[in-house]
Amino acid sequence: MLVPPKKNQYALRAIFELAKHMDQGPVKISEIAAAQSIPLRFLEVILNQLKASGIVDSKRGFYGGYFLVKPPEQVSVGDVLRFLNRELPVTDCIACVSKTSCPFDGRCAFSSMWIRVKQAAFNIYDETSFQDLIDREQDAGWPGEQ
Amino acid sequence: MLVPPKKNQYALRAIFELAKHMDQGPVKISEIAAAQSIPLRFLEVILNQLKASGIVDSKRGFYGGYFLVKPPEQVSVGDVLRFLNRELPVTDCIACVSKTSCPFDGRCAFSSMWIRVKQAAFNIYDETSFQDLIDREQDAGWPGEQ
DNA sequence: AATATTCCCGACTATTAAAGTCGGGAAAGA
DNA sequence: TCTTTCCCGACTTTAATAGTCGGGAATATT
Repeated sequence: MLVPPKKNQYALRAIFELAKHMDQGPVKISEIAAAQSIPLRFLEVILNQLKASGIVDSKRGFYGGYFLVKPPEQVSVGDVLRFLNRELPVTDCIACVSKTSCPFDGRCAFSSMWIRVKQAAFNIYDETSFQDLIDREQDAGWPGEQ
Repeated sequence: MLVPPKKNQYALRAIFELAKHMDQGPVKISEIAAAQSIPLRFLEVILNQLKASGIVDSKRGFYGGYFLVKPPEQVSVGDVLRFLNRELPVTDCIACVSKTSCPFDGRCAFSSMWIRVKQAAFNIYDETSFQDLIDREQDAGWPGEQ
């Protein structure tokens, strides 16, 4: 209930994988998919969308693939999640899940709580860079198939 | 993406409504549904489930309805959300959305971040009692159809 | 030029969880 | 005994997400 849907997870894991290969030339979708257990054809769609965010870019052809535009310490989880879940029209109530508008015009007793939760979450997302994630993986000493 | 699904929202709003009528005898489902714009038949299901939590109880018959077991200051949003979204088997990765288990056995670089986000959210949920919500609504001076 | 390899694009299908409905039964009081 | 209410289980619908597919467009190799 609090966790991003799979597409978001895949996107983050894919970018994480790119971050690990920074400055080693483009990484093929197929490599990313294998390393991060992501369905290949689906990953194609996701990465392609992400290009519009300016976070990643790609190159076609033989030595083609995807790569990070900025260094991993300058890209945060928040950047990615914000892009993939960019705000719906402002008329919609944050507290209400669907795109239908709030029956109380967003003026229910809960709204301030939802806002605070959202902010708390994005505080964490924003202060987590992909370099941080790489560091954490190394600290923990998990294998991480190179 | 960060906000509880509709069922959770309905549950919270229903309990909020009960809190507003504390010590005024049972409140009928139909009244709650009307006051909070919740589909009646669906609300039946939800409230019925909530009885198992010990937060609400009900009485049948002519003067029947639902009521809060404990005073509104002793019931938090966290209590409700925790009950409705009670943990899946521990083997599952918190970071992974579906019930399928994590491809990394929960040992991915992201897991500590997800945990922190979840905790941050529940800190807020836990410290928000239904009495707080009632107070907030009054402070804001919104009509709130009695 | 021809070929292999890769990303690209749009449309399509499948799957699943959530949302919502329904009919009839059981308590409770009038 | 009658009405009102909650109760229960099964069912249907909907919508979002997840995932697939065929073929086209760069890019580099030979």
